Amino acid sequence: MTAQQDIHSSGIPVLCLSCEGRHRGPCGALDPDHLVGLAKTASRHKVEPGVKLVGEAETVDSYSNVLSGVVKLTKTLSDGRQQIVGLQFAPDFLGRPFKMDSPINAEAATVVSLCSFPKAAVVRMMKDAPEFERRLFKQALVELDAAREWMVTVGRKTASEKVASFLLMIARSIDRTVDPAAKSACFDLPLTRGDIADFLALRFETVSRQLTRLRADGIIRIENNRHVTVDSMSGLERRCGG
Amino acid sequence: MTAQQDIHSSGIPVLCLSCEGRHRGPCGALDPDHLVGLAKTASRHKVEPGVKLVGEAETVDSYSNVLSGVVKLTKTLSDGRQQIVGLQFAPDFLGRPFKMDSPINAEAATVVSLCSFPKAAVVRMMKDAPEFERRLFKQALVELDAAREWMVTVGRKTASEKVASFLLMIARSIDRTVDPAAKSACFDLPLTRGDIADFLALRFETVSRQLTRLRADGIIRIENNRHVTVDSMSGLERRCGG
DNA sequence: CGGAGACTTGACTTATATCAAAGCGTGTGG
DNA sequence: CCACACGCTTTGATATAAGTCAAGTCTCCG
Repeated sequence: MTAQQDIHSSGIPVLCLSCEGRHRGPCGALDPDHLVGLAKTASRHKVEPGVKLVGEAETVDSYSNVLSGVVKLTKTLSDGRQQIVGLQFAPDFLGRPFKMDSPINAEAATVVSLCSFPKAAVVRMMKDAPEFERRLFKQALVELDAAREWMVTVGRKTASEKVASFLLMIARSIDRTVDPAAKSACFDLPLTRGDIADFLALRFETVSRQLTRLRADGIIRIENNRHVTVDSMSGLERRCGG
Repeated sequence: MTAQQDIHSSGIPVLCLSCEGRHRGPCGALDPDHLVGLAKTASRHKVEPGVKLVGEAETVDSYSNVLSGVVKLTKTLSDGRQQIVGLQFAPDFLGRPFKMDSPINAEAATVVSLCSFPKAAVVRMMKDAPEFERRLFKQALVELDAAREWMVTVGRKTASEKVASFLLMIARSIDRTVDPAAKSACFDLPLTRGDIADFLALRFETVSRQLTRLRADGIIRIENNRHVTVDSMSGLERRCGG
C-alpha cells in the first residue's frame, strides 16, 4: 500500500485529506471512491515564480488544481505586447477542457503548488461524475464573468480607477475568508508592477505613479515594494469608478 | 394537436425542422423525444434593434437561442461609460446558467429572431440530457476564449489594429459558411460606429477615422454607412497587429 | 420635403506612453 | 561582513495617440 493509495478510515485518500480543493474545488463533487481513483494518478508539485506551466497553442496532457499561490494567464502578440487575461487562485482548476491545445499561456506569478492529473483521468472523471463536470462548468462561467468584468476595467476605466480596482480585486481574492465589508486589509501583491501593467493594459511607470498617489492620499501603505496595507477600503472603492 | 406539438414523420417537431440551432446549437444534442418536450414550451420572437433582452442584475426567467441577427452583451459603469463584452450570433445560446440574475445586459443590435424557453425547461433538459449540458459548457468555453482574445485587442492594440480586427471578426462571424481563406468579403455591419467604439474601447470619431483610412488605403469600400466590402482580406489581416 | 439620427472631418486638448536617470533591496561571492 | 550587481521601482521631462469639442454632411423615413 503506497502513501498515495493509503486510505483514511473515512475512505478519503490521505493526499486529499488536507487539500482545500476537496471542499471548494472540483474534487469537492467526488465521493470517496472517485477520489481514490483520481488520487492514484495525481501528483503534487511546487513551482517557482516565472515558471511556465502551459504554453499558448501547446498540446496539454495534464490538468491541475491550484493549491496555493497565483497563476497568471497571458496572451502575447507577435511583437511582444502582452496582456494578462486572467489570474487563478486556490482552489481554481487549471486547464481548458475539450481542447487539445491551450489558447493561452499559464505562468506561476508567485510560488505555486499544484495537484496535477493526467488529462485522461480528468476526462474519465467528467464522464463518471456529472457533478464534477458541472463544477468545471460553473468555474468556466465564473471565469467568463470575471473576464467580462475586466474588459470593462481595461477598456473604460482611467489609470487610477484601474489600479484601485486591481487592489480591491486582489484584497478580495487573496484571502477569501476575510469579511468583504472589512474596513482595512493587508496582503502581499502577487504581481510585479510590470505584471500589474500587463493586466490593466498600462505601463509599469503608470502603475507605479498611481500607487504613489494612493499612498500620498493615505489610502494605502506599501512596505518592501510588495506588502500592501489598505487603510481605507471605502476610499479604494470610491476610486474604482462605479 | 397544436402547430407546436405537430410531429413530422421523423419525430422532430415542425418548429425545430427548419431551425439552425437544431444542428450546431445546443438543441443539436437532443433526440426527438427531448426536442418534443422542449418545443412544447418554446416560443419564437422577432425583436427590433435596440430592444433590451436582459438587464444587468435583473432576474431572468427564460433562456433563448439566437436564430438570426446579432445580440450585443454590454456592461455599464454608473456614470454611463459602456463596454460591449461580447456579441452573439446564430446559433448561440443566450443566458447565464446556474445564476438567478444576469451579470450583463443583452440588447438586440440588429433585428433578431429568438427561440425562447422557460428557465425551468432548460434546467430540466440539462439534467435529462447530459450532452445538452455539455454543449452549453462548450459554448461557455468558446465565449471565454473569445472574451480573452478581445481583452488583448482592447488592451494592447492600437486604434487602427482594433478596427481591422473587428472587421475581420465580423467578416468571419456573419457568414460562417464562407471560406476563411477567401480573398474578399462583403457584409452589413451589425453595429453603429458608436457600438463598434463601445466594443473596441474607442470613441465613435476614432472608429470613423480608422474606417476612412482603410477606405483611403483601398482595403475596404463602404456603401450607405453599413455595407462593407473587403477588397483585400490579406491587407486587413496585416493590420490586425499579430 | 424636412427632420432626426448616424456619420465625417477639422482643430485643439489631454491622459498616458516613452525615454532617461537615479534609488532600493535582495542575494552572492570575495 | 561588505560590496557590488541585478532586477524592480520611483520620479522627472517630453512626445503622441486618442479623446474632446464643434461644425457640417449624409441617409433613411415619415
